[in-house]
Amino acid sequence: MPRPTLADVARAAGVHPGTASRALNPDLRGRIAEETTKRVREAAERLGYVVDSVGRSLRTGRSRTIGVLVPDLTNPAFPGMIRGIEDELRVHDYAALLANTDNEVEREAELVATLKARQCDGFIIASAMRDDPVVRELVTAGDKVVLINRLLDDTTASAVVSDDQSGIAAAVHHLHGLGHNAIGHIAGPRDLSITRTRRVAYAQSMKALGLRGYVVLAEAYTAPAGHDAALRLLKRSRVTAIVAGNDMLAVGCFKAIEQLGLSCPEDISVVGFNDMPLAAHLRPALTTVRMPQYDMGVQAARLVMKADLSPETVVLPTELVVRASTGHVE
Amino acid sequence: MPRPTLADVARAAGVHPGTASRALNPDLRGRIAEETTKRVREAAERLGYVVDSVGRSLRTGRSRTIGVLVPDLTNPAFPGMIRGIEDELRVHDYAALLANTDNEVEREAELVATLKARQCDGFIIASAMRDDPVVRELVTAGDKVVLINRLLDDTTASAVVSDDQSGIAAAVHHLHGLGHNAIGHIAGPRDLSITRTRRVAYAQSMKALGLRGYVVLAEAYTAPAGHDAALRLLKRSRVTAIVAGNDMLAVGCFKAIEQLGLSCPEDISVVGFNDMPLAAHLRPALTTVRMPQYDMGVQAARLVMKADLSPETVVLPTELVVRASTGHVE
DNA sequence: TTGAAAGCGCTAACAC
DNA sequence: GTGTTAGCGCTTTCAA
Repeated sequence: MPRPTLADVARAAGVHPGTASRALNPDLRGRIAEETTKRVREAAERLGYVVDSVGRSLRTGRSRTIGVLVPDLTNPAFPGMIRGIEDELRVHDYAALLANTDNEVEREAELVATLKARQCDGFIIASAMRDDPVVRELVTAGDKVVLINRLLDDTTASAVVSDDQSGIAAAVHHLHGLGHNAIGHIAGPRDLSITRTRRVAYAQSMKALGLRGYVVLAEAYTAPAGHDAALRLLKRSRVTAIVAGNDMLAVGCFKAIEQLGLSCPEDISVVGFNDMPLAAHLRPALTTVRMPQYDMGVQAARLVMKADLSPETVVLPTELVVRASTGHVE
Repeated sequence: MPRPTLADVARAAGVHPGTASRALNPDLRGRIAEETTKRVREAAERLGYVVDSVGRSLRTGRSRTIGVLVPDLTNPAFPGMIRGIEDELRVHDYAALLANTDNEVEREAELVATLKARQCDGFIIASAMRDDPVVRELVTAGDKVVLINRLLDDTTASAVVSDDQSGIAAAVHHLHGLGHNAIGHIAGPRDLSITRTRRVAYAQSMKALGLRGYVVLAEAYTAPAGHDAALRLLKRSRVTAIVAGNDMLAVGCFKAIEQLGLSCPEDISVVGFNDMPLAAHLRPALTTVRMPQYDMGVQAARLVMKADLSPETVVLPTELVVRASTGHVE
């Protein structure tokens, strides 16, 4: 036998389908006779009835589905956030449709189109650039959009970010406290908001300490790009410490340091950003700024489920996690 | 103005909605007048029409949506597979609904129920145990189920797995070729099929070489569990090499080796399994059996989209990737 | 408090 | 080759 429909339940309970629908709707508790509700509930239970959300969506125009766009799920920064998103959505009977953009705007646009076709009630986007045409279009079309780990230059969309400013400041002060004065920074690609936030925070922290900064740009937030950037930084300057734009860049630093016959933390200290799952298991264990990935996901989910559209930015605290990749300057 | 419907397009093109539907359906190419097709296509383009998949699903009874269940997205073994799944699904206009089970059967059952409510056309499950009641129920209910990186004891469901047998054999032979005779194995939890496959492969390979085996069980496929198991193994036996059940267990081995004042690979060689993203960046870089995660995802997606239900098992080749964590016995 | 009926957007069976 | 019609499962307005 196929899945029972509401009509089946209604028949079994001896009521009209409309009544059955109401009896199963918790919001209408009190407006339906106790006795009827009970009969319907029992019939539903007995038949193993589960509401067909396709029929419901067609009728209500809402799907309880959120489109989630990440650049690349393989990047260790994202799984934590997605878990947070998914767990929180599910509590409210929402589901997540996942898609990878590979940081390609065209692909992102295409994905958004197919997600819209699926009547997503909103979007959580972790792949937005500082000026993202796709996001802009969604916002002007009146769709619910929440950015995560990203901001737009004009803050027209809601967003959840970590307090990178404080995180970077903590990293710089930590290094300075260990006796480092020549501290470099490896920044990520320019078109991402986190790159700018972190670089500015680095520059300000250095300035506040009366120190000169050394900044090198990496082409992507990946280990190879970090490796390349670290080689440039170490050849060009005499830094004794590096604040990497994220953990993957820090991994690239480790490689560069080794390749130059130096060692970490004896010769060069390194601080990462994110506290990705394996950060504690690297050698040396990576000192890094922890971003509350799971909580960011939870908050993003809450924002996207909220009724009103007024843009709102949530900033969650970061925390410096000191491990073995930073040490006293020799 | 709200999103245009098919009726809007039909009106704009001066045809009946039914005709518009056919004109936009690529399968009916040739059965519709060239001229009509063109007019409808243009109107759709002009209005920015995108099919409403909710309406379509309700009518066709299929949603072009696949439920994807993983134990925990945070585990680095899964993102690669999920990318493969998602990419392949999207080529065929399917989408993936993602959910984490945390290896809890109850949660898994609950998730399956809500995914069924959303009319998923099929399920890809990476969290199944060797004897999984939830999977069994899906199969008997006639739902399309494909397991990935898992098998049932009775092979009543389709599955995509890697050739762990060959992979483990390659690992053992590699170690033996380096002069190791005392080779231990850290196996994962008993209720997963991969645990058994790998342990049996290990035992057979050792036996074929005339060597005695040393097996220790880890409570989970995690670094702490690997750490604990490695300590037990190293205290109980005089092994000079360890074949870990997966990369996370190998990471735990590293920690245990260090803790005992030994070093890898000088004192103890370690081989992992999976070749997770950061395996090459660990110190020492991890020698491991590469599992074709992305391809496994692709194959799983293809199987789940196939029309017929007859269970089918796809085995993809593994490859030993030799890095720095294995060396000649001293 | 419940029944009746309409209709969300789409496609497929049938008629011409 | 195209128009017509019905109906997928659900919720909600309107009546009673």
